[in-house]
Formats: sequence, C-alpha cells, structure tokens
Amino acid sequence: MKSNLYEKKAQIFKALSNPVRLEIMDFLADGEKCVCEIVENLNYEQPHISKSLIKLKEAGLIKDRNEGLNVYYSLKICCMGDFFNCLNKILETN
Amino acid sequence: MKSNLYEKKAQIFKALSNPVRLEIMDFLADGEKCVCEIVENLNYEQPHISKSLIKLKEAGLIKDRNEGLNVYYSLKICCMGDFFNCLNKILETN
DNA sequence: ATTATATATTCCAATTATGGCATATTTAAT
DNA sequence: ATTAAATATGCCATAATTGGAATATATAAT
Repeated sequence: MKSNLYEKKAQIFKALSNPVRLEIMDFLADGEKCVCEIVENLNYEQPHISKSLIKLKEAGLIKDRNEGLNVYYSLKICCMGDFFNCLNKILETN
Repeated sequence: MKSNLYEKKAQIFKALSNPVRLEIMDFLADGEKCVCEIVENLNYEQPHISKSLIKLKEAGLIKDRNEGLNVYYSLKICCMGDFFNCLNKILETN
C-alpha cells in the first residue's frame, strides 16, 4: 500500500529527473505546443523528444490531443511553478 | 548556462526518484532524526540508508549534524510538503 | 493509390542506478 | 590500548536509463 505509493511518486520524480524532459516541461509552461514546435525550439532529435513526451505523459505530468497530423501536448499539473521556484532557491544556496 | 541549470535540477529530481529516499524524506518531515532512528523505523539495511542519506545530502535536500557517535539529518528544503500534496492529487486523478 | 509530413517505435551499445554484503572509519567508554 | 557502537565506504552482479539511428505508423493531400 504505502510503499506502492512511494513507488508511484518516485515514478513521477524519475520522469522529471532528466534535463531534456525538464526543458520540455519549461517550454510547455508557456502553453500547449505540438511536437514539431518542441523539436524546432529544443535542439534534440525528434525521436528523443517523442520518447521524452511519452515518459512525461505516462507519469501523468502532461496530456496530449490530436489535431490532424499534429499532436499537441500541454501541462496537466499546476504546481510545477512553485516547486521550480523552490528548487531555484536550493540551487542558489549551495 | 541554461542547460547546466536543467542538469542541476534534474540531479535534485533524481535524488527524489527512489521510493526509499522518498520514504526517508517523509520520515524527516517529522523532524531531525539520527541514522539509527531511520534504520530502525524504515526496514532497510544500514548501508543502504546511509548511501540514500548521502545522495539526498549531495542534492542539497537535507543537511547533517554530528553529535558524538550519532549523525542527525534534517530537511533543508521547505517546499516539499506542498509539492507532495500536488503529487497526491496527480496520483488520485489517474 | 501515391506521396509527403508528423509522430511513434524498435533496436542497440554505453552509461548509470540498485541494493546486498563485507569492511572501514570514527568516536566514546572502560 | 581495547573494545563497542554508529555511520560510511567499497565491491559487485543485476537491472534500468540514455540517446542515436533506422524504421514504422498514421493522417492528409494530390
């Protein structure tokens, strides 16, 4: 029960424990974006971006929406901003 | 510069991306504890706990203090609670 | 039906994390 | 100086993650 909950939380943190995926989260904080926009703006291979998005989605951090050929991703979590601010403080401190 | 910042944040998330370490963070939320108390309360080997604590400390999430033979660890971060509440919401949703 | 475009998947080698066990280090007490 | 107790470190096999390259799938347009 309880340990299972820690597992699930760890899963979420794991999804966020990668610089590329963090950069994607940051980019999505600006609003919904299609994969192509993300690939254009961040400098990584399209398959890499795609895999990163899927990992974030599986963790429940973002959601997707199809429109023709495009897939639009957006944040599904509202409290990232606060926590990121907190992290910035930590990074300043040490 | 910027990518380096994402690296560092990813490092913090990585430290939190493990159920044992999350359980330790939760336990420390109650207040400062020595390693022995953590080992007694959580059911893991002492070396495992010790290594987990060091990883959390390196990430800047906890701090330590020596007193005789004992080493006391405590949280160095104030915003975990809010973010954990947010995670709970996510976990309820999916 | 063919072609083009957007996105996802598979495969793979290299790196990194995990957790157990044995052992080392440090401090205090006798 | 020895011993005991608390904590940290090193070693190791296994498992998971990483990111690149090639390929597959799906949708739309001609």
